[in-house]
Amino acid sequence: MKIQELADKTGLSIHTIRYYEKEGLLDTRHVQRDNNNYRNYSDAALERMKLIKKFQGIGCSLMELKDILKDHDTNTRSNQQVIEWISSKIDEIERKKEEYDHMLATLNLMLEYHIALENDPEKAQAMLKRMQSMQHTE
Amino acid sequence: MKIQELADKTGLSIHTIRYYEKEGLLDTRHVQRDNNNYRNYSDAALERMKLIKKFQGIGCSLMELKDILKDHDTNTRSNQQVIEWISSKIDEIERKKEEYDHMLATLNLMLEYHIALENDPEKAQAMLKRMQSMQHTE
DNA sequence: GTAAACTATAGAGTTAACTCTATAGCAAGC
DNA sequence: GCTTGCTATAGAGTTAACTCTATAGTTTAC
Repeated sequence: MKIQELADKTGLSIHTIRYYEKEGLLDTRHVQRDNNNYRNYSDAALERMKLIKKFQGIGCSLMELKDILKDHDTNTRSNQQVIEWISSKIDEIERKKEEYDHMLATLNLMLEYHIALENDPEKAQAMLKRMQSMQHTE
Repeated sequence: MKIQELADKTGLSIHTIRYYEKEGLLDTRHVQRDNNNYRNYSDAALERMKLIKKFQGIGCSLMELKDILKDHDTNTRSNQQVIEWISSKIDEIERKKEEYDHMLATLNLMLEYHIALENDPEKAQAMLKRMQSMQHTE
């Protein structure tokens, strides 16, 4: 498929797709050139783009992805090293999830407070006091 | 306290702290000037820095934080609007958490596969087949 | 056969969030 | 009082990840 089609299918811009190639995130299995020098993308390219988006969504940089994918493609690292990378990534995500849970708790408390402000001023007052006394203990 | 002390207590650089001020994330309750024009930070500044770091950790931009905090400070928005903002933020974080869960599942599968490669080649082979048949169904 | 639409490259521009540099005014220790 | 270290400002530089522009070749539709 040509670049515009891939762009449509991935939701990325053609600029971004060419940028990813320039950054070394694609290889010959993903892009070839036609006689007219137009890029011709395989289905593997589509899969790779999806994978990149997914990993990017959880905070991986393109640099990191490039390393991992190159690795995945050429098997330069030992299986042990791959296992270690995956494990540390899992830890990282789990830490991040805990952060999110903490923020969720905070936001839910904030929400409860603002709803109380509307319906139950006394409760709101009580919550405010409770929150202030927490300020310096966390 | 002076800027270096705040930097030490927050883990931010003095450059970053001044940058935050320039970007409008602090006001007179956080910073005042001494006679010699040195900045003098209150404990509120410390709290604010912590808050910024927390929200930034879950993907809020400084711009967004500026809006929220300005809001929080001056009460320009109605309580209803604040409730809506908090609710949408909660939704956002919950979506993000699901993404993380999905990635965790993927990574755990990858881990299991690589461990099987070491100890149980047959299992690894079976997993590979299973994963390949999943490729085009998701 | 020509205009519109798509593709190519090289390289400049953008944005967020820092990060650093140069220059200069205070401050604290000895 | 001098050196060392902290503070100030203005503005330049950096990094990642795009995003866009200029210029030019190719394809497609009419």
